[in-house]
Amino acid sequence: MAAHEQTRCENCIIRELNSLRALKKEELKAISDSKEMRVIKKGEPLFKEGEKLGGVYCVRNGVSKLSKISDNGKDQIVKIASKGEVMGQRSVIAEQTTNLSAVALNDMEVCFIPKHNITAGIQDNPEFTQAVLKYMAQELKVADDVIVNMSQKTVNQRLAETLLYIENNFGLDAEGYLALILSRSDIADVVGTATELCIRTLAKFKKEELIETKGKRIKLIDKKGLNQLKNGF
Amino acid sequence: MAAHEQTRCENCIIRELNSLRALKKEELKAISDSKEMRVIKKGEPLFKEGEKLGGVYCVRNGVSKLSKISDNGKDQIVKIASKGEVMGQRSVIAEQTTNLSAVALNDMEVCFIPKHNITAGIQDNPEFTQAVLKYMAQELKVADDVIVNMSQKTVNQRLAETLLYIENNFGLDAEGYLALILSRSDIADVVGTATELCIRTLAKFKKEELIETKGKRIKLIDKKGLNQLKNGF
DNA sequence: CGGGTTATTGAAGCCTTTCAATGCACGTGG
DNA sequence: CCACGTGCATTGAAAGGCTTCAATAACCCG
Repeated sequence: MAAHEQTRCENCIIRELNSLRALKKEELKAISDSKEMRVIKKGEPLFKEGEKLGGVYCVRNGVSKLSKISDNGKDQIVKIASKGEVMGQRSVIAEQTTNLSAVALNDMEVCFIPKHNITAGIQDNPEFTQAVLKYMAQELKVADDVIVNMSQKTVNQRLAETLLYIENNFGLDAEGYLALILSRSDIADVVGTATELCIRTLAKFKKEELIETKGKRIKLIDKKGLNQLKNGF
Repeated sequence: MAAHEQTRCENCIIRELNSLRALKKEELKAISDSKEMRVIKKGEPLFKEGEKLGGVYCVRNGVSKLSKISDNGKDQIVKIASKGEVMGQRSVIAEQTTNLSAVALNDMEVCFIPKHNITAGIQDNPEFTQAVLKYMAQELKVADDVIVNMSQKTVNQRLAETLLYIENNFGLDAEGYLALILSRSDIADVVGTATELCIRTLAKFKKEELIETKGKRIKLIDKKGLNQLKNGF
């Protein structure tokens, strides 16, 4: 069980990134004993909108989109979750079905933590609860910002913002391209527009020398310019 | 102090509507002693985006809009808060400045509860914390829904949705008109569009006999039709 | 190499914003 | 009581933004 030993929660660095860091040693042990590591291939779902989750997913590696289908039938990406994020927390806490679907954007490694571990933590460990509370408060603020951006900004502005967001949160590869590679259609689903317009706008950015592209990969050239665009000119 | 006696939190029915109902008698007494009742006139702000709040506001009467100015300078209403809602909770919990502004949409009565009462409750009373947690989880879900709606739905759909929302949450007056009366420009700020388009769309709804109007007041005639509109036809 | 998916481009038309002008209602002071 | 001003409601028209359909090109996988 050497391989499994390496993944004991007590030794896991990932948890430092999220509210699980507020847990005590014995709580972590309990989680370690009941958790389950899963490998999800690119494109596969972790869960779907409307499912009842038996626990939460802690991302060890890879990136997942969290999206929701609108009444009009189009997918809207609400959030992108990566290393260290806990997915499904909201549903477990509210004791509701998920309101979002999670699909892997590249190959992922996640730990599934049964919900009783989480609810037990919330009942017995005030520090953990406090950490979760603060995390949710932050999420709520971010969500408000997204609402305002989606309502008031143009596709131009939102695309510029999305590109900068990706660079800030996922960094660059060796050649200076955005490390997180999304399909044009996924970018469009983040921006909340038709794929064609997304492509056209990227082409425009390229012509204005704000970005460069190489296949699906994108490199930000003029970050100042993108920032100006993001706010209104 | 007879008048003040009536407003002791222990006897307040309003608190049954929110997470404060999970508080114990002595906690409520402590709050009663330090809380402060405020009257806010229509159009006056309770607080502004970026302020540091010394506590939360519990709405006893009246309605407030919670909005945020986008980088483009336009106001977007993110939420409408009424009787029983606690405003400013998020900022107090996250120990951050507010991300939203609150302005009274009609005359209001609110109780200001200093934040130490809230943080004390969170530290000492797990049931209260749990209640707050669930409340925030619910808010987060609603916010996700709003994101998807704002991103994917047309003004038509969003306006229909907003009208139905107002009827469901604020009810009707004696004549069957929406009990919550908003200016056209406030409606536009909820829907996230220009006032003119909001007005024009209302006019269209009227022509299609989905609604009737009388001055600023609006009556929903064909709720089924509005519902169909809200989802895509 | 073939088939299927993804990217790109054009063009038409609808949706939304914006500017400009007018009407309406309410409250104030003369 | 009336004239007036202010702010909100309403309407028209033009310009720009966005979606959609359709067709073509590039790419990736086996």
